[in-house]
Amino acid sequence: MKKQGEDILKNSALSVTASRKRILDIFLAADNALAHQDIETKCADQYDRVTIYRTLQTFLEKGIIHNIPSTDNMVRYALCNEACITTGHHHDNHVHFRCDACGKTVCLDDVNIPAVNLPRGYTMKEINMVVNGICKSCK
Amino acid sequence: MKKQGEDILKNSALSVTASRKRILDIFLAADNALAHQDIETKCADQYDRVTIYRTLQTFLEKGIIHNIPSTDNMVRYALCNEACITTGHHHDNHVHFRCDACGKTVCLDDVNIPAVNLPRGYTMKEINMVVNGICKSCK
DNA sequence: ATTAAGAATGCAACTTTGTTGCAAAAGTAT
DNA sequence: ATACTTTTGCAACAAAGTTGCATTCTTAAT
Repeated sequence: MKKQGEDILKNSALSVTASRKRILDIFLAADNALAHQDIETKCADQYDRVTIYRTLQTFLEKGIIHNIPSTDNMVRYALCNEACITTGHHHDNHVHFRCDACGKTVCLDDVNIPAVNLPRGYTMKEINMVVNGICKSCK
Repeated sequence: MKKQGEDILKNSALSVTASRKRILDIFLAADNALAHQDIETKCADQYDRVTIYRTLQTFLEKGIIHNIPSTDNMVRYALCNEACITTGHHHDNHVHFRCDACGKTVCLDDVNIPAVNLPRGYTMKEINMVVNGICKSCK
């Protein structure tokens, strides 16, 4: 349905603006995680670079998207699943996969991060797991 | 012993230069992972910014250090353990921990990354795990 | 439907971060 | 000590990210 992006914004108590809808649409249409740069490439002609920075920041804070760590100074973002968006809390305990061939980073929603035992005195708040390798499309 | 850094360079077939020794010393003295910026702060007056970039790159390639992904666009580096350095291959299957209080990122050398089952068609080459929370010093 | 208040955007200027080519300097092996 | 190779510093850039402020758009209340 066409209103999906708009609904997400309303659920997060954000005002509905053209740039936010557009950026959400880009995420909804993407099959992989996107870096700031990817989004800029798709809509820098329509919206200012600064707006994109601020929009991503806002989406992060509202829990609409989550970010995926990387070793290449290119933090990537992906839509959170329904639960995250509706509750406003992150439940991102899935594994992320980066393909060395096509370069795409995807959420493996069905693969949960296994439990880890931290040494005494450490408290866990968040956990991130990124696997590199070859994805099923490139294999 | 004072020659430790020099030995590491020789083992990796790198020429021994003042800047490399200095940067290695910084790592050897550090109890946590360092970002490029941290190193620059410690020795930008002595060595050029470009040299630091290139040195870190070289150390990475030679397996002297490994990098730790992050969501803040600040890739951090830490010394590899003996095994990595001597074999030249990475065996970084330990978990990394980032403390939300002191901001330090450390290697939990004794905590191995648990196995994960990837969906059919995916091949794993590398795996990274970063846990956020409160470290034992801040607790 | 209009309007007032608040929020988001675009622009400009700037800071920081990372890259490249090349000449000078330092390290290595003979 | 010398010739050869590697590394460094410099300069010039390119790219990425930030901030303040005036303008425009949204929203909610009349």
